[in-house]
Formats: sequence, structure tokens, C-alpha cells
Amino acid sequence: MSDAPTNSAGSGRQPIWSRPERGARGPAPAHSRDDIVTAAIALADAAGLPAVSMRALATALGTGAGSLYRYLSSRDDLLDLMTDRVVGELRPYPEAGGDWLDGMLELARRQLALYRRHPWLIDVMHRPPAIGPESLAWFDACLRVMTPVDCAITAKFEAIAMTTGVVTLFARSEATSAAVTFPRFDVTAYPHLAAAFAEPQAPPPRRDLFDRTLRSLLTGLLATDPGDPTCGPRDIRPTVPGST
Amino acid sequence: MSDAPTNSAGSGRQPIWSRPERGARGPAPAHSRDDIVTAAIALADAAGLPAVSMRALATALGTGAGSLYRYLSSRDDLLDLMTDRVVGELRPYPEAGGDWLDGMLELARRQLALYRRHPWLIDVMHRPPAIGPESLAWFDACLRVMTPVDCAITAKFEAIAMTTGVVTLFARSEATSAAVTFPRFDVTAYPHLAAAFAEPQAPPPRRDLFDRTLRSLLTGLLATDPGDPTCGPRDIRPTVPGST
DNA sequence: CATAACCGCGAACGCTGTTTGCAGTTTACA
DNA sequence: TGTAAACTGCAAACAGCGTTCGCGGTTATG
Repeated sequence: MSDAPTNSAGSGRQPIWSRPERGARGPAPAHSRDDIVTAAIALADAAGLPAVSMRALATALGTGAGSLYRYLSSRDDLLDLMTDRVVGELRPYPEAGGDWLDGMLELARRQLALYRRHPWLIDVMHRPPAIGPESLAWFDACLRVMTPVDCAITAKFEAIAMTTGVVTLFARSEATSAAVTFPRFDVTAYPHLAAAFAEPQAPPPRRDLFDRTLRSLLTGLLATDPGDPTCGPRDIRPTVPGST
Repeated sequence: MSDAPTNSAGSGRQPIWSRPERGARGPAPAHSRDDIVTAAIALADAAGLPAVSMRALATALGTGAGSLYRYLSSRDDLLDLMTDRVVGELRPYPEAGGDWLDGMLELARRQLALYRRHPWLIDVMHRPPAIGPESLAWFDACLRVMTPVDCAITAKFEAIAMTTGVVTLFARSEATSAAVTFPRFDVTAYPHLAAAFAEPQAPPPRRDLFDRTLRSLLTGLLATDPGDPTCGPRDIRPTVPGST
């Protein structure tokens, strides 16, 4: 557990979405990619990602572990498919036209809800992401929401990356909040920490930390540097979705 | 790989730092905790975290895999020790007195440098952190730097958590930047993405993304406490074309 | 001195992802 | 139509992992 991340692209093979689901010669496969992914997601939702072993998945499908390699070239392929499948749950995406910051916040909130619905996503996301069609659609939706923002595309990509990153931070923080227990140390060596714990317990934490964090981040990344031509607000240029 | 994170505290045992390094009865141990941790870090620095298997580590120490369990109750203990050891490399910590934002940025930069020096830290950090003495010292340093900020302690803890989280985001982004390759899809289904790729390649990405991100984040998180002028502007919402 | 505790060691357990060879089935092509 | 290639399912096996267990030898305590 918790070792170096890998994904299917790391092994030099092309992603699973560009491989045919079945050959044209032999008998019809007993299962489909969708069936396998559905069963795997059910297992992960029920008992976490470690429960999705090739043997357990095969058992759930009523077959053997080795047979799964007729459909997947590796377990990473399976995780890629699972990820892209649940990313599809983020649909339908909001239309362009509203405030871009509210739009991005809505997308981020939906993403956080997805992490809550499928906590194993937090574990999967450790690996370099394998971008499937649904992930591309989500990217596209982000760019559409940010259409009114007139800055370099790289800045928008940065904003997307940081947004999803912050979402994962919150998701992980929520998932492990109960496990963060400070050990009983000799706190005299840490005066500020001791003072912090000595203070009267603060009121319940602000509930809008998620929104505030993302608002600060996005405005800072996309709108705070008017002197820099590569980022920040410029002239209003009417943009049409889909136009180059 | 990339499965559910665990740490030594998860198994209900007390952290390794509160367990005696050796008993008082038998022969002197052939190795020390520090030796083992040093060897493990050397292995991880050289070949990544997967290279730090109990067998490989034992071989590097000239012993057997099972013998390591005289010193560690699990591999998670080893990872905890490794983490806390390298966190010690963040010392010496800056004195209080300067601008707290600059101080936090300096701490964050040092943390990022640590991730670059020990890339396996990115993989280790997936697990809920086991807080050792060096981690506590780092926490204390953060609180000391933020002393002039007059807000609730919970807000400072939030700021620390988000800061280290953003650092890990950047570290992971740097470590896997070469692996992020978009697949050759039919981009016609993703008009905004296609438009983004059709645009002339943007100039090299801004170098100060790290600083800008953290400045936006920290000011946004800590400057919202009413009645505190030292925390900076309260309304950082800029004027962006397209936003209502 | 005896006893309990500790150390190093090697073999083994259960688990993982993955590979391989075999038998049976379906399709494509000559 | 016949044959060969390609494909499927399956069980066994491989290599690796973290971890446990029982063994003899060593050390400190009562």
C-alpha cells in the first residue's frame, strides 16, 4: 500500500479506450467491459479499493482471476475505467453564461460530492491520471465555464489543476479527519503548539472553508495580476463556444 | 499499488516514538533505529519507495526480512520514521518577527525543496500522517511565524493544512509532469478543449505560480477575520469581465 | 545459578498482480 | 467447404509482497 503511483500509460501501452473491446474472431465474451467496471465499482463502494483485487473481482463475476486479463491488460486499466466511469456522474454540466467563478465553484462542489460518494477515488487519484472520454468532457466543461475569463489557456489549465487538487485535499481531509490524533508528547519543546492547545477551544470551524479557499485561489490565479499580459483581465472579447 | 492508505496509528497501536528502542534483557541489537531509517531513506532516494521492501531493506542491512520486526512493528512504522527524519531537514526554522506571509512562503518553499530532494515523500504522504517530533517542530514553527496574525487557531491550522496540501500538489505535479499526455481522441466532441489546443502555444508558464497560489490562499484564508487590519485586504474579489 | 526476556535467523503463511499452456469455439479466407 | 488463425475461458503456477512463528543462542535480573 501507498507505494509509487503508476497508471496504464506508464507501461508504454496505449490507453484502454483506444483498444477494441473484443476481437472479431473468437466466441462472444461472457462479460463486457461495462459489466466488469460496474462490478468493480460496486466492490470499491462497499469495501474500499483494497477489496477490488483481481481475484475478488473475478469471484464477483463468477470467473477466475486470469480470465480478467482477456478484458484488461492490467489492474491499472481497471482503475482507469472505474475513474472515468464515475467522472461521468458529474454530468450534466452547467451552461456557460453565468458568473465563471460561481460556475467553477459549482463544478468543484460536484467533484467533492463525487469524492464523498466514492471514497476510493481519493486513493485512485494518487496515480497520474489516465484521461478518458468523461474526464475530457469535464475538462471541456471547465473551459466552457471559464470562457468569459480572458487570459492565457495555460493559466486556465493551471486553475483547473489547482481546483481539482484542492478538492482532493478537502476530500482526503474529510475522509481521514477522525484519524488525525496528536500524540501525547512533551509539548514543552513546542511552545506555540502548547499555547494553541491551551487556548479556549475555538468556535466550530467556518463552514464555508471550501468556498473561501477556492474563491481565493481562482481569483488569485486568474485575475490578480493586471500588469502581466499572460494572465489577468484584459479587454472584453466576445467569445463563442466552439469557435477557434 | 495505490491502494487505501494506512498508517501505524490505524492499527490501534501507539506510535513508534513512544516505544522503547530496545529491551533491557537480551543481547545488544545489531542495528539501531537510526541505522535502519538511514538505510531505508538511501534506498528510497535511489530507487523510489517500492524499492524499500522489507526484504530489500534487510538485504541492505545484511540481515533477514523477519529480523526487521525486532525493530519495527510494521512497514508503516518504517515509513513514519523515514518521514519524520526527513522533515527534520526543514530546520533551522525562521525566527518570528518578519512578515508572516513571507515566513509561510519560505516554509512552503523549503517543504517543496524537501519533496524534490526526496520524491518518495509524495507517495508516503498519501497516508494519514503519523506525527512525530520533527513534524511537531515544523507545526510549531508555522504557528510561530503566524503569531502576528490575530485570528482563531483553527483558522491557522486550516492555513497550515492547506499550505502543505498545496505544496504536495505542486510536488506531485512536478514529479508527473512528463506523464500527463492527452490521448488522441476525437476532439470534435470537446469544442472548448479543441479550441484551447488550436490556439497558438502560450509562452512558457509563469514561474511564480507557486508563490501566487499560496499568497492568494493564505490571504484569503486568514484575512477574513473581521476587525483585523494586519491580515490584509478583506475583499479580494477583482473586477473581471464577464462576471456579474 | 535459574529463569525470563530478548536477539538473529530461516522457513513458512496468505495475499497480491500477472503469465502461461491447454482445450474449446468462432470467424475469415482460400 | 475446409482449414487455419484468432479468440475465449480456465486452472495452475510464478514472483513478489508484508508478516508470523519457532528455533537456538545470548544477556540481564532475582
